[in-house]
Amino acid sequence: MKKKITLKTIAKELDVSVSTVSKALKNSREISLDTRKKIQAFAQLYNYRPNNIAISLKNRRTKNIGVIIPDIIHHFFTSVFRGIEKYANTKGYNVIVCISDESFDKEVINMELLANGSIDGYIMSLAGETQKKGDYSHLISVVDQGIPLVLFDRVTDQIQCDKITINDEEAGYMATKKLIEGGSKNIALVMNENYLNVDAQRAHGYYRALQEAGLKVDDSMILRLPYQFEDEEKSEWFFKENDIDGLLSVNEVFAIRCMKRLQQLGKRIPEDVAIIGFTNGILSQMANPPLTSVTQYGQRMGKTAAQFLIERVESQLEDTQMPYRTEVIQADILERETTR
Amino acid sequence: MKKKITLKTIAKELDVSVSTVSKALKNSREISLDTRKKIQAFAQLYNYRPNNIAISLKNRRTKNIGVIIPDIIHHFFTSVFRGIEKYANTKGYNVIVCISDESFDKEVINMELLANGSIDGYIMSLAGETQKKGDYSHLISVVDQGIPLVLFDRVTDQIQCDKITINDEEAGYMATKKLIEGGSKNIALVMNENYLNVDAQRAHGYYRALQEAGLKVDDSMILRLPYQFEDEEKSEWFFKENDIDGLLSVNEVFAIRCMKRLQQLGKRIPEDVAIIGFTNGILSQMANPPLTSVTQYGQRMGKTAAQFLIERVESQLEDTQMPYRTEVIQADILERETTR
DNA sequence: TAGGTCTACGAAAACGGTTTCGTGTTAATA
DNA sequence: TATTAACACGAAACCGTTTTCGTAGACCTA
Repeated sequence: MKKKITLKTIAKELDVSVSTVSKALKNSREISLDTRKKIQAFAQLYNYRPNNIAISLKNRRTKNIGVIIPDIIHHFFTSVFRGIEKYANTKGYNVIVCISDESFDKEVINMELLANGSIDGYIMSLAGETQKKGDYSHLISVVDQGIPLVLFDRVTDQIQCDKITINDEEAGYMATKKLIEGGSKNIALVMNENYLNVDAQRAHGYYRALQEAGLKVDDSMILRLPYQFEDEEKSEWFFKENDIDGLLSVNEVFAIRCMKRLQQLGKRIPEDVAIIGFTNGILSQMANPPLTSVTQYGQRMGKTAAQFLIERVESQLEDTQMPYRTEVIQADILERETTR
Repeated sequence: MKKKITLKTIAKELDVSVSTVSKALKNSREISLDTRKKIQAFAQLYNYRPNNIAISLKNRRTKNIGVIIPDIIHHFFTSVFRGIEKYANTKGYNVIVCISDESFDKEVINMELLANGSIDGYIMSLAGETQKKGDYSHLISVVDQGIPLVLFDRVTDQIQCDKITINDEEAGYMATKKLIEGGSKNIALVMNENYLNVDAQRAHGYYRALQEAGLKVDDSMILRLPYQFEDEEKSEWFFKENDIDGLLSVNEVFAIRCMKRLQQLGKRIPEDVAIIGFTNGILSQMANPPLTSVTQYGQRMGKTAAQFLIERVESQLEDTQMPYRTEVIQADILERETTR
């Protein structure tokens, strides 16, 4: 087992000072070419790698990004994550991931875990519980300390920071309109039973489209489900009770689950019931029939988030002031086989 | 914007030395109760948090785990990751994730990125290219440096380290046997076109079951696909050419894609073709019909991997020698509706 | 009263780098 | 020949902790 080699080792071995070694390895002209060559050769030979932690301590930056997301089962979050990771890596940053599990407490704990200098900034999407509770003190505290924060998807205007969202209201509107244009009149909306700002936005769009088409807006047409969809009875009851011919879901998991249930009840998709779900993930692609869906461009979202964060981190070094930005990524509807 | 508060700040403010502050905050009996109380109160008031980086430097350990996985679209990897993350967090460790994208070069770069002291150890599943190439020098180098490494799923016996696998050969055997018992005689095997040790193992099991049942083993019954399944023609041709009544796939994505293709060709599942896939993920659950699959217990795998790694990391501190362990997690077959 | 033992704290080294500043030697200039 | 500039390097401070060791003063004991 090889011991780790440090500047000190090299210095001792080559009988020069640590500062000389450091400068030589940075190819500083302050050191004679001879000495530089010698030191560089030695370092190469012994495969010297500067200790990142020491550099982090010195520079007071880690080149680590903290990502906190509610879950990793929804394709949307994994694709955003992928976008972040890809971009960050090209910039020499690493990504530390924590999963809040939709829980307020875990979100707080995870932020704490990362707060002590382990990361240069956060990229987050709020936990459901946090949005429900409306308690953002942990975020405020972070922003107060001057730690950069980028919020995506599940954002809040209680916090001043960079944000990336999609045009949820409009997407909800467009999707609903598409269902209406396909001839649907009784359109159900499936959303999370716990409050999420994105769901609320999408619901707005849904309402607007219905009203515009002169269709009745009825709260009984809304099915609210728990994150994991464990509540089988609720949906069973809902679909028996309501005679729907269209369905809009705020995510693809709900959409597919509902589609299966409808199929079990003998409904044909899309002839009897047309369906659109948010998130164009593998589930939507692989579904039978393939699901028409609102593509959220998760990877692009992640990339933009990472870009915003890194720009802000690096702007801090130069002490330049940057205004907070909000980018809205336009969602599209990708038509497949569950709409008419 | 609040400035970060350090031991030095507190020391200056309270007119004591840094060492006194440090000890007082650890509630050392070396410091008088009065002083302790005073310092603790002050720290509390200003919300002092020790700088993790400094502690890492001092302790020469970061409490970070590096995870390198080939992709994040297969449910198997995300579930292993989730297992790692969950367990690691309970032990106060953070997880840094890199994705190798099945590429040798990216795997090497990612390892380098993490090697410089950012992490205490690695948990990895090898990239396809790495297994194909058979070049493990980057891993050997890491092990040589004494950095703990745990390999899961895609392992190799070229490297001496802790390993977690499933009983791939046996699982392949059992799955094939189940298909045979269901009456299938012409059973296709779908695997990655690039060499993967897990695929090879599963194929062994498949052969063994066929031979045992006296069925002919024919290489033309094997469909080899690229990771992303972009090669639509190949599978189309395969299913037109071969009249199969059973199919075993090394992952759920291939399984579902093949099922869709077979359905398009008018085959009924499972009446005409019975299907079993590896990985019991959401895709399998949501498929239509739901896929019978080999459950790999990804979360448990991740948890065990994290446990092995953390145990080894912490054993290093006490200089105790630990033998390398290999844990084989028994895979089960979960019967759903694609088998008879 | 000299010597010993606590108590309560501080100085300093250490972790592994970077960077500023100072200095001895040599060479160039007045 | 005296002055100065350039060169090549080293000492030391610093990032924020932890930890070992040293010690001043109070108190106790023979």
